[in-house]
Amino acid sequence: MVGKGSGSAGDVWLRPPARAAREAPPLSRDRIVEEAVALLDEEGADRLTMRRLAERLGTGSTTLYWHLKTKDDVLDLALDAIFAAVEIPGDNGGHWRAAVTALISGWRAVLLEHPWSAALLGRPMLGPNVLARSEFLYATLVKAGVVEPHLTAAAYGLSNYVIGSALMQATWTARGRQAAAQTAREQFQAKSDRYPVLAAHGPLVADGDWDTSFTIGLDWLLDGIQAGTATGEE
Amino acid sequence: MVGKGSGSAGDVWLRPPARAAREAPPLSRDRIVEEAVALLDEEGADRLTMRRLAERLGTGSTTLYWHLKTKDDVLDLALDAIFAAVEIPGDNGGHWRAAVTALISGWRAVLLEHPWSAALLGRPMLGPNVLARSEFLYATLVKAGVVEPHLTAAAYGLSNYVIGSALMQATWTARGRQAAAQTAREQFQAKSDRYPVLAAHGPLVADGDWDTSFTIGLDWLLDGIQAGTATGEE
DNA sequence: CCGGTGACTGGAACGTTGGTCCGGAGAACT
DNA sequence: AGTTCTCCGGACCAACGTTCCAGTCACCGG
Repeated sequence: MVGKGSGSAGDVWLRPPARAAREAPPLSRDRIVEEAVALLDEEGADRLTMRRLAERLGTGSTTLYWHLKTKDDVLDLALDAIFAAVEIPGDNGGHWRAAVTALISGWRAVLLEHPWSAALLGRPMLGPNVLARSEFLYATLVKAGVVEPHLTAAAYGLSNYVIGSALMQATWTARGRQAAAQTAREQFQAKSDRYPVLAAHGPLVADGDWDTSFTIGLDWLLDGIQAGTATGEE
Repeated sequence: MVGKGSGSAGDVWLRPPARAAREAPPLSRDRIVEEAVALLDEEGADRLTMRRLAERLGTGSTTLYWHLKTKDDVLDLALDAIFAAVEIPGDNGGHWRAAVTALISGWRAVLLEHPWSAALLGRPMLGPNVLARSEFLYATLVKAGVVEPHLTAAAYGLSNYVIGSALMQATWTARGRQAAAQTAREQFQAKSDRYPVLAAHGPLVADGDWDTSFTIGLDWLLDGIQAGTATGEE
């Protein structure tokens, strides 16, 4: 038995390699967040553990607390990080409607690419990426001639709609949930006496109908916004 | 020292009172869920613990597992339970728009009365209360003459909109968050060079403007739905 | 070349959580 | 009286987020 008394300054072979000799770049907030996003993408929200995250980074779990205060920090940072992928449209020749559609669609795409994000939407989103895109949305609407109280209603309405849509879709298409959705659909058929309309026009759309429904609803909102502008033109 | 050897059949005084002689009604799923809702209302989602819940019910924590399989069950049941308070409108003389507005507004009111519910919206809602109200929504839209693909788009659009709205509002008005919202607003002013439009037309509405914005957006959606019906009349 | 300082790291440990095991008490039905 | 079913809870477990503190490294002024 190797004596425990040999202490931490024991054999060279047992000590970790010198810092400079390590392969991975040094730890940093960005690297932690990047790995957290990867971990969330691969394994889902409930598998994100400080220990697991640290293990993937090749460090001890407690080390993370030098760079971050709590696990919530990781989640907040990861949530904002993914929105960097939402392209901010350029000036489409003043076609505000196209610009807004592009932004909202991109927003939705990101949320669906990272389904774990849906469960995190209940926390304040004040990261730089989110704010920059909110800024663009507001600016585009203002330039289109939308004024209060329609301005706030439009910005919030669009955000709320995309958030709700992504949340709902992520809920029903999450890994391992398809089976549940199938079961649910069968339940409707079985209890068709109690839920006749649901059984007939089954919700829980099966395939890519999500996209169609989303686009239709988005256009309704945009129509309403457009009708409220001074000119009403595109 | 009272001998540990006296065993569980020791002094009467140490034994719990006979089951029939107890004050509280016997445990049941319904009673557990009811208490869970109360606990969530009073202390929020993160304070809901199986142990705390059991304590409030005057039982041991492990007992709960006789009536429920997991903690998720409690959450699912609690979430569905609160929707019993959403009144299903009667037949408003065929005014489908008034009926839908009433249902969606009631839905929103319940979500805001129980702010913890917003964080739970990411789970499948298949409880009887939710299904009954979905059934009513679908039926009302069908009767109004809405047909596919507008039917699914309308039902989902309305649901997603109300869910997103409640989630967002609950996020920013949660207990102890007002201070954060105030700080955020000041941040916009401070960084007004980076977020000029946000600083000017500050989002994060302060007061009851939530209601106004919600109603405007809801009307936009309803206008769009109405325009798609065969008759277009109310 | 040295000694110290501040940036980082991680093993051990704490308190709490969701959940299981199992031994039992009470009532109900033979 | 005995058996069975329903219900209860103490002891226990693995895992979690987080803190403590003893370190190790890179660098910097003498």
